Amino acid sequence: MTNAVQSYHHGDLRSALLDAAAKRLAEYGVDSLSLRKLAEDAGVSRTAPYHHFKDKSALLSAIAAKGFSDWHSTAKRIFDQDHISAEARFREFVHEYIGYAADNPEMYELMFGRTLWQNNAATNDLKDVAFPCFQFQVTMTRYWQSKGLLPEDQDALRLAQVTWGTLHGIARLLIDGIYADNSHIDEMCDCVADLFMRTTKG
Amino acid sequence: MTNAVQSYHHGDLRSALLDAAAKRLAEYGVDSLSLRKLAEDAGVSRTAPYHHFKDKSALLSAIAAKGFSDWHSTAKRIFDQDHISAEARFREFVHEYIGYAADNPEMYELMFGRTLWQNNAATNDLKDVAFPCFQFQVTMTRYWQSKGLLPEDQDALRLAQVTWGTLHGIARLLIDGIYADNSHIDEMCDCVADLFMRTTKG
DNA sequence: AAGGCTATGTTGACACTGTCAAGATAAAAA
DNA sequence: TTTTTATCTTGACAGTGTCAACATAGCCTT
Repeated sequence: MTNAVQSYHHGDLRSALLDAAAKRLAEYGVDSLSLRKLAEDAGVSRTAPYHHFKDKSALLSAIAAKGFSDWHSTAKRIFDQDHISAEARFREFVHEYIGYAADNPEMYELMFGRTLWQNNAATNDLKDVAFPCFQFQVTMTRYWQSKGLLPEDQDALRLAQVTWGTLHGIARLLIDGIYADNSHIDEMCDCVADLFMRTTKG
Repeated sequence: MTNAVQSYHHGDLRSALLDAAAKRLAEYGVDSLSLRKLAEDAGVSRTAPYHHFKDKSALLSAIAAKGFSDWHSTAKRIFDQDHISAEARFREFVHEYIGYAADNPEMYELMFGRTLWQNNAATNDLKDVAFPCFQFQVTMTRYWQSKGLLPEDQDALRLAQVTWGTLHGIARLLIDGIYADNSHIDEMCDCVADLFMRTTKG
């Protein structure tokens, strides 16, 4: 399975730790993610990770950063499709957002949860990846406003906060298993899209 | 400050623990809430709390339960005002919900966060208080639909999930300090109310 | 090639956590 | 008064993040 020859230096410990972390994250969740277990996964001593990450938050930030960059790509891919209508893309975006959260609950929790964002635990590296992702939400909102899908008389920033807040809230209700369950995701997404977009119709 | 005479039996340790917990919760947050510190606050040994709460989750559940019952009262008070219009009450509800979250971020986090709800950590006692609170959201949604404030062609349950999800999401973005900050709360609330209620106008 | 610098890995230790087991005390019940 | 029960105690264990001090090996310069 692992290298038969165990050399003193691991070679690529940083990547190995991130891989192990991603696996444990998806399987057991953020809360039961310990540096010591990750070190053991990588076949290395408890404090070895500290030569690659300042502390636990730095490691978590690194994982979250990958999540953000992945999601940003997805969002751009959806948004940049020019062969389907703006409305169809809005719908798709809603479904993809909630779908991503539902399919990767622990990653979503890490990316948007309090663990990293509450006490400035987020690395600058993470912020550099996350903020453009947040900004993109505003960009899209402006576009949807210009297409008449969202009301134009509302401040774009405020509206972006509200639309994103909506998706975020539903995602969290699903993930945390409060009140809503995963069996009606598509219908909930359609309901959201209807509600927002019907605003400017009729 | 505390009793001059320290008797072997505390007398009302359960209440003392809950009080201490509420204080620490508001001041330092859920994450830095340890049973041992609470025991010390109450002037009692580390394991004394276990005679009043099965485990840490049970204690947290008890605090959250009080939060739910408080919030349920507030919600009912707002909803039951018959001297102002349904629309005004809807607006007030939005402001109060976000306001409650912003004013009691750590309590909100405990009530609606993953700590209790994720791995069935919530006590049955808590569920008994929380579920009616969730249900009330549906009741209100139905009422607002009947008043034409929210679209009637949407399934009430789904719509309740969406409206609540929206408030929940905005609350969380504010609390976690992601993207939105507390300086424009009222404007955001008005934006939400406008967006939802304009749906059925025009 | 030899020596030294630096990146990377190691063990030991500390303070902190939740929780169990076993014993001590006092109040309530018999 | 005796016995039971509720409550509180100390001791212990496994687990956590993190620091300090030390070990190894690869690279860089001479």
